[in-house]
Amino acid sequence: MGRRREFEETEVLEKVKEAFWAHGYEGLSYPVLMKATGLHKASLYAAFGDKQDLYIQALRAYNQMEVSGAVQHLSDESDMNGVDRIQSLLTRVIDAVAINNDRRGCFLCNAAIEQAPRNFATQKIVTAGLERMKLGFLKALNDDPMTTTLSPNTLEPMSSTITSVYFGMRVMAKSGIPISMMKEARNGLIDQIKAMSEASTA
Amino acid sequence: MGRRREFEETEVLEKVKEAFWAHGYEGLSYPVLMKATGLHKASLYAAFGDKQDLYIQALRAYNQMEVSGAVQHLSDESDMNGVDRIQSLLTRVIDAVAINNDRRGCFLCNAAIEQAPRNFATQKIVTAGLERMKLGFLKALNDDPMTTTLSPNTLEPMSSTITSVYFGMRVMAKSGIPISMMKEARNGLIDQIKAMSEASTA
DNA sequence: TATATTCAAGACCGAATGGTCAACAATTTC
DNA sequence: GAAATTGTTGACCATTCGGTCTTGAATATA
Repeated sequence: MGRRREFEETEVLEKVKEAFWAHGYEGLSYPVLMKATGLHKASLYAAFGDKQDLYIQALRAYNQMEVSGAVQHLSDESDMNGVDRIQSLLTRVIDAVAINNDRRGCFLCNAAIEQAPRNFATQKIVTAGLERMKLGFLKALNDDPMTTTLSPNTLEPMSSTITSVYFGMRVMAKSGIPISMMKEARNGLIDQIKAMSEASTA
Repeated sequence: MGRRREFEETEVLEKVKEAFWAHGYEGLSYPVLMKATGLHKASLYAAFGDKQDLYIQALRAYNQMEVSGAVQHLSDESDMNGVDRIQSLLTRVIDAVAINNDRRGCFLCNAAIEQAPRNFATQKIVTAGLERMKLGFLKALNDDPMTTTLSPNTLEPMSSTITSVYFGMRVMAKSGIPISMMKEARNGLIDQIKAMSEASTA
């Protein structure tokens, strides 16, 4: 039945994801995209559709890889307590900048600002990702012996606040702010969570 | 000495600011920009330089208008206590979406993601704006009788955390997330601040 | 091996991009 | 009022954009 593809869709999509993540939607042109994937744009078009389609699929790949990874980290009870998992996730974000000088930030967050307001499919993926992150934080809080005693009326807003801090730190990462401020944001949040649980036990 | 300008620089820059704020850097083309300002692009070029220069000046205008406004709100001791000022600032952000359906977010935040990584002048303005916001929050905390008793070692990280929540909420605003999550993020933060001060007095 | 079918990619497309320029209009100064 | 100087703007520029198409290579099936 004719010639076979010389590439694997998932592998290429991975590279596309990296490219959009680093350059944004409008910032990524086909010449760059072709170099990143090693494919001709006509091949990309045949396999994935137009640039918008490609972006959506890349964002979905990010959602499945990175966001799921973060949520999984927050849910993994084997090593750390819930709050410690939250802390270590934020530390990951800081280290991405501090150690690897990775200022790509969060693809979801970038998409929220660049594309969500003018593309409904993007908006849906982004809001779903945000929601998943929040549920991840909530799960971590529910798991931790320190915070599990707090009422749902407390934990629910708390998980939203943590989500907000998380995305705020992702913005900071791109802004070029000193690392110290990101560390402060993390430490302040953790202290506040601890204060909340102490206040309830008192 | 020849003909005079038919426009006021500051007025035009105001309109340019609105346009970049709403459309982003790459998303704003000269045709749109000309319509928004009522000026020909050659006139814009003569008065402000190229598109990059124009963007920088628009961002500076935002910094002077909006960011200063927010900082001033945080510093104004006449009506509310510091923490209440923080709360009302966050409420403003929520209302911009909830009431006016304003999903432009924060120009500073948009610039952080769109332009800061690839334009040093932008990066400087953005980081300076973030820093100013943080100092505004810190001032509000220092003013409030409830939180002023906390040590600087507590208030410093706390103000960074608040800044992070603030920018996180700005991302949420653009993402199209339900308003309820933004309100939760605000309420959770305020509760946490209160818990911190209660914990210290105990 | 012949044929059908799919893939790959250079060449090409119209449209839009940011930026420039030349001609004209408006006002100042002398 | 004349001359000099500046602002305005339609026309123009090369470049790049996303997207398409045609040609030839590759490989399946028969």
